[in-house]
Amino acid sequence: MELRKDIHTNGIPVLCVSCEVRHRGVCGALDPDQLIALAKASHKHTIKEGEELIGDAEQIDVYSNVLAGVVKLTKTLSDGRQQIVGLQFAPDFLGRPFRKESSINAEAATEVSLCSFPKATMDRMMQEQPGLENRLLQQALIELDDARDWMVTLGRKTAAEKVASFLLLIARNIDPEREANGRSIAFDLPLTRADIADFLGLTIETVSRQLTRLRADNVIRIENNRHVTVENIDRLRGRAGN
Amino acid sequence: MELRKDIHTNGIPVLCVSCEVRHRGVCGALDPDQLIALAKASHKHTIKEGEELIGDAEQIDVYSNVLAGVVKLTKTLSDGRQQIVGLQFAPDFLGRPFRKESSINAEAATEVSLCSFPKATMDRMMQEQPGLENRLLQQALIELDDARDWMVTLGRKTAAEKVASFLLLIARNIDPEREANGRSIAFDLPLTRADIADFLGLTIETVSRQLTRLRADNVIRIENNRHVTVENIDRLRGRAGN
DNA sequence: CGAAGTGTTGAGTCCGGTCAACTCTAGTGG
DNA sequence: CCACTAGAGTTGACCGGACTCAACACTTCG
Repeated sequence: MELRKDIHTNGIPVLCVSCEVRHRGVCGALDPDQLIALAKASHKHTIKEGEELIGDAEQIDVYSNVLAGVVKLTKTLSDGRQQIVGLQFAPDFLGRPFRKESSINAEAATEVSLCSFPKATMDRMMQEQPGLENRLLQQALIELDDARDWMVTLGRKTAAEKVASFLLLIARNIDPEREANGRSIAFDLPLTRADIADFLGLTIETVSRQLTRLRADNVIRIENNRHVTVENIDRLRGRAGN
Repeated sequence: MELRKDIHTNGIPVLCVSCEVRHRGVCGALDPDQLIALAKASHKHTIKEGEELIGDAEQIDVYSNVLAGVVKLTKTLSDGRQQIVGLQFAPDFLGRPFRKESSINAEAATEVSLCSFPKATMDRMMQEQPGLENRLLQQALIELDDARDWMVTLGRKTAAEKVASFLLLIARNIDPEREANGRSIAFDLPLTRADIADFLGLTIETVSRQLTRLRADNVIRIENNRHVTVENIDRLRGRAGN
């Protein structure tokens, strides 16, 4: 009786039962037994803004799920020039299967909440549960699509279009359900001006000027430097190029 | 006796037995039976330079392996600005699992030789052979790494560094085994100046000027516009940023 | 031969970078 | 409490690298 209850109503680990990303994240591909095994080796923790998660050329021994906050993935040239090559939001998976060490740097852009587990455990489960590999493939392909979209922004858009594209990207990820309607959207920028510049391949001065221009043209409002209200999404879309 | 021979010496389809990419490509994950089934539905064919393989927003009903030549993946903004977001060489896999339609355009940059097979057949095999999904995941992750590397080039490098990076990329892919030593390397550029510009986020004039400069500085030689000899790889590396 | 396509070169312009001054806020410590 | 500092962001003046526009060279093809 206890056994049955454990299995079919919920044999779901305490750690996971209240987890908001459980169904959408990679864990969604696991059956209850596997979830229990993984949860046993997992731990949730919080990282402060600016702290490094994975260093370039560092050994990777844990994978993580992003539960809340924003992680920035960066690459740096030898002379210090930096480029953000991706942003991870909940419920994204963080880690690089099939590789001992990372070629990128992962850093908390905001305060970040993570659920981490040993690489070895996950790698073992990948072999016995093809659904897991399937999820990872899906996420990798989405990240690839995103990266390629952003390559167009980096290579072919003007500074004004880049900043507009960035605001749209954030609006989309902060508030995924709301879409399309002309209503205004408000959010806090998860990145500093320096980060935005590194994401867009610009300088902080140029980012600042473009934001000022959008504000002057009544496309957005800005309070306290970080809080942005998009007055008219369609006007913003019109300035994003595409 | 015949059965045994079919299975373990070579039950390998005629189409595949001489295939140069069989082991390195996704087909390498298939067992003989599956290879036979896939080969039955496959056909090799050749595409002329400039021909389109997959259109943006078009239905994808075939996957392909690149056997020879170079395929360029492009994205275009509504006003015509274009960006090449990836180059595929042999034995890369061409196609986008889990999606009905493509968000990018694939076009033959040179004459391209392909081995194509129906999406449905491949998708079915993916479910019964996890190794196949594993291969696709590996390729997707490599493409993701490449895309992110290129984002740094697009966002943070100067025109001179971009052109040097491009030449190094081509040299690496044309002649994958040769590496590192200071010897000279010669190859034909698989792209026109216009393509190079679209890959680097520059104009054709800027690309031309930077190539002229590299030639004037004796880093490379150019014959017939397309044939490039890198006199000194290390000098070229020194100009690529990184 | 002319035409079309590809690539090079020059002259001038402009967008975004550089450098510098300034504002604003938050935090620290006497 | 205020003075001081440090960090983030804005704004202005100037500059330069890449773009634009244009002319020209070379090859291929009809």
